[in-house]
Amino acid sequence: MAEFPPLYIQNSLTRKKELFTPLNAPYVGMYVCGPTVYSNVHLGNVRTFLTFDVVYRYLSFLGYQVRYVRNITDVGHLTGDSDDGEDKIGKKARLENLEPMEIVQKYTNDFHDVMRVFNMKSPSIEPSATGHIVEQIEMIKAILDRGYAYESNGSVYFNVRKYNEDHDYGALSGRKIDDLLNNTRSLDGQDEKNDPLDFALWKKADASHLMKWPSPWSHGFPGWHLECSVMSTKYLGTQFDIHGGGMDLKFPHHECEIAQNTGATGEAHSVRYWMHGNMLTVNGRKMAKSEGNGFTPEELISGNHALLERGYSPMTVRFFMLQGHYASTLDFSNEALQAAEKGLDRLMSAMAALDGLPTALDAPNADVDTAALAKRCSEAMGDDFNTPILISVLFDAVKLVNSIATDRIAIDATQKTALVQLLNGYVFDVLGLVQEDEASGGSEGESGALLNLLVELRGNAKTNKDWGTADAIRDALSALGISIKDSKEGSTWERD
RNA sequence: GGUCCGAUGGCCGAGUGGCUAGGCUCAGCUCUGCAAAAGCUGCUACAGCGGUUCGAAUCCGCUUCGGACCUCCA
Repeated sequence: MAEFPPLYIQNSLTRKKELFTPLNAPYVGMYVCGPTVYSNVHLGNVRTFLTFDVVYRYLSFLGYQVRYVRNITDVGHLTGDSDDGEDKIGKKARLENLEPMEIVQKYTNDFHDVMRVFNMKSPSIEPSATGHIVEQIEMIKAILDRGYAYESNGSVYFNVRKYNEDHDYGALSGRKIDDLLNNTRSLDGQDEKNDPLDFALWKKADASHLMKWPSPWSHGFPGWHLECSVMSTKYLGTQFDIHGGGMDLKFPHHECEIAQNTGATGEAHSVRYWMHGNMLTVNGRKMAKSEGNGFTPEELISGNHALLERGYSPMTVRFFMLQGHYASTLDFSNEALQAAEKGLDRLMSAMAALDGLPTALDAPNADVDTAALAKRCSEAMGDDFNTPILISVLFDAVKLVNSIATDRIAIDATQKTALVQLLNGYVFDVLGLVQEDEASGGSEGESGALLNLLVELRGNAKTNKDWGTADAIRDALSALGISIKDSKEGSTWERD
């Protein structure tokens, strides 16, 4: 079996950084809580999916065979504080005057579009809650059989207190059941529950409810927490490697998930590594729909939003987010975006220059140590996916590339191959960045050919010391968003 | 109110008990017809106050400020 470089993951459950040892290497099972498809995703959501996109990419890069499951929540997510809130999908369907599944489809499509724009890899399996009603009913039965749930008026609730006698409810979020009780607000419509801590596994639907299914208890719908327990178990087994999600899902969602899994099987914690991505903030506050400070990727790209000075490309945003560690909050600002944009440009220019780097025939340059660079990259990612450190190493490589490109440093062909492979691997495969402007110096196509011609004409003018013509061409191109870079070898052009 | 987390240079952001990432910005230099690009150099920060230590931004305590969760949330 292949040897994998050491990878340490900060485990939310144990609160420790642990060496990653998959249950069944080289196979890895990873589950990430996906979106509730009742409205457009905002940038904060994107950050979480980006975090796990990089986890997925890096594990794959290392050679693991990853089964990445990310669900679509299309039922069971209630609005408001109490369990009597309206189903989010159903509510939206009423508002938009659409069939619930039209809502689901509409926002699922939107979600997929966004994922594609940010170059997120598709999960291996993307199951939906409504596609697993049968399995959810089966799990409820299992939990009932073990005595950790009870039926009340056609609904089924998880008995948290009973469960806590045998297991540890609150282990993940660090909560104590008594603290929770003391600090739980008194909510309306809790009378069906024996205890305010209990949460719904199955809810009986009233007559107006659009989405409902038959069950042994009532025509109704499953509780929100249940789907993730069911689908992760179905596709990854009762024990699997990584479970991810946003920080704000830790409690109650993930806590309930653990309770359901444990309650249904009797086996203790089914997930080996819990990972939680931190929030994207705006002016220090969490970006959230309820705060009204969120914006959609479309608004971000177009710049059409009060918070945005102008638009930013998807890769700029991706790079911006990767410059912070996933477990830290990241504050959004126009200044930071613009800085990221320039940094990305620098990185990508070097990437574009990579193939054309000159090589010397001499013996390898002892000052160029690609192996050391590779080691630093792998150590950075191996330290809980520390992309900021990785990027800092990549910028060291950028400096090296630029020095080679300008003949300050010479390398041989073997070194070049290693460097190209290293950078392509980390920049494109691991970080998932892409060159956004396909066209640049030397590219094919009519406009590319015309630009090359102009650059050549300008070169001739320069040779003849006809600065007026040379500068006129440069200025005209600049006005069109094309900049020219001069060097000893000649000039190249690049779209801004 | 309870639980937890954070406070880093002009900005964004990593980070280890001692060797002080990186990006952006700014200044100077090299290169260059000029500019851009690129390279080099400089700008030495860790909220405040105590403590532990030979030595702390990094460990402990207190204070101040901010945030998250406790209710739907990525």
